[in-house]
Amino acid sequence: MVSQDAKTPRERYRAQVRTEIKERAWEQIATAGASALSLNAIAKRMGMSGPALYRYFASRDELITELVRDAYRSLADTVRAAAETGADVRALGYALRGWALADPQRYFLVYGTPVPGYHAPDDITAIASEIMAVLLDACAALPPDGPAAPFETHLGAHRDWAAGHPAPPAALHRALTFWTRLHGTLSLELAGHFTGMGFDPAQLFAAELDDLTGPSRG
Amino acid sequence: MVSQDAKTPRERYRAQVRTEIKERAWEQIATAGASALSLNAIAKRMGMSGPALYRYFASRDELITELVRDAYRSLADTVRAAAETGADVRALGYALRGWALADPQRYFLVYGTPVPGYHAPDDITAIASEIMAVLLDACAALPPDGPAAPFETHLGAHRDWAAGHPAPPAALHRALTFWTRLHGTLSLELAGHFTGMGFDPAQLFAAELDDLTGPSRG
DNA sequence: TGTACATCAGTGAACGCGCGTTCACTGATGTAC
DNA sequence: TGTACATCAGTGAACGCGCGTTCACTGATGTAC
Repeated sequence: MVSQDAKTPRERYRAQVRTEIKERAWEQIATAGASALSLNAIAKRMGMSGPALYRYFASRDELITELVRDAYRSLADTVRAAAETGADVRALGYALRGWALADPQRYFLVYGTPVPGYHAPDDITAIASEIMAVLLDACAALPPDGPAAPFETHLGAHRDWAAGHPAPPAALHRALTFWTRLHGTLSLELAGHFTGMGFDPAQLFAAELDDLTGPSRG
Repeated sequence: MVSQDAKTPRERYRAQVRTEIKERAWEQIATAGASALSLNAIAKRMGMSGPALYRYFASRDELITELVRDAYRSLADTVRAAAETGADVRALGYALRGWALADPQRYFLVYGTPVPGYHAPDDITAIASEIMAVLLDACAALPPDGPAAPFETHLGAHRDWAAGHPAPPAALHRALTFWTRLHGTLSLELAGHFTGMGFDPAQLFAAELDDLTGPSRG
């Protein structure tokens, strides 16, 4: 099998080193947060001198952007994989939770405190849309619910984010609340705001998912 | 009127300078995020030399902790004031939203990405409990809702955070979901994740509040 | 298979920077008699 | 009201540090004939 983008040994080596740089970067972020990420520290950990990294990333900002991109990509893949095996909204929820718990700092790089002035490049926002599309598909497949909330009228008229998607306003609403509610419990849990409160965050998450998908409603 | 803690001119001056330091600190946080906060930069903006600030704060960390404390205090006061004038959960929701929108970075200092390894001092977590207590009061006053979710059984047995509060499990549940859902929409909105989507975040927030307090439920 | 050349990964020195923090000191403000 | 002293706010120099980034260079790897 001849691949079109067959890699020369040098290309393979480059890809490998780039990967290792990112791995060390994630370790550093997990330890001290994204704002403490330092190229020199990464290089030191890899046994290289600082300037060497400039062969692989043009600047610290480019590295961080790449990490953000990878994080989005990873979430999109996770969510898509879950949708393909079950197509159930519930499964999407647990996939999201699993992804978040696996690496809280990666989660925060996507959904945490924004850096004032930073704007993600277009290809990253495209991945975000991709995630919403998967969510919309799953919500459109859900059986209809109670009476339409007034907010759904508004959504029907302001659906830029679902342009081209056939889902009805009720599904848009569901997708949005799915997103915001799960994010609400997850981010508070990951930030440690539940510690010491006594209850099990997993059960709160499950309760939100239940409320979102059925039992107490349908 | 003779106050017990009458301030000498020097004490008043000190308090004044401390306040200005914090004001400049907030400006800086709003501009570049909390991780970029620098004592030297604050001093420069005040027309002082860097070391002068050490008369007022023992270290950069102490200043940040104080800002976090003030943020919590401010939220607790806001929420309490709302509870005292209306005692309505809905009013609490809007008070929270108003507080968050007034200064997003202050909101993120409380609810945003945690710094790995940082632990808030006890008096700050005490303020957090105070906020939850106000919320619990308001939720306990709400009329009973649909059938008890299974999660409420769990909550009835794990209510450390509501120790000493007479609210029934259903009220605990409501307080928790109030907190997580509003935080979900708010933090996504403030982080800019809704920009370009087309709909009005205020209406989504209102819809969540509606769902939480009645119309489509009661 | 061997030689000549081009590519490119990585080094080490250097740049300027701003940071938190310490220290010995000056000068103004307040206190006691 | 005036003098002697203590308190304390703020300064300027200095410390060591680690950062991002540039540059000229070395040496290894790959390519062409």
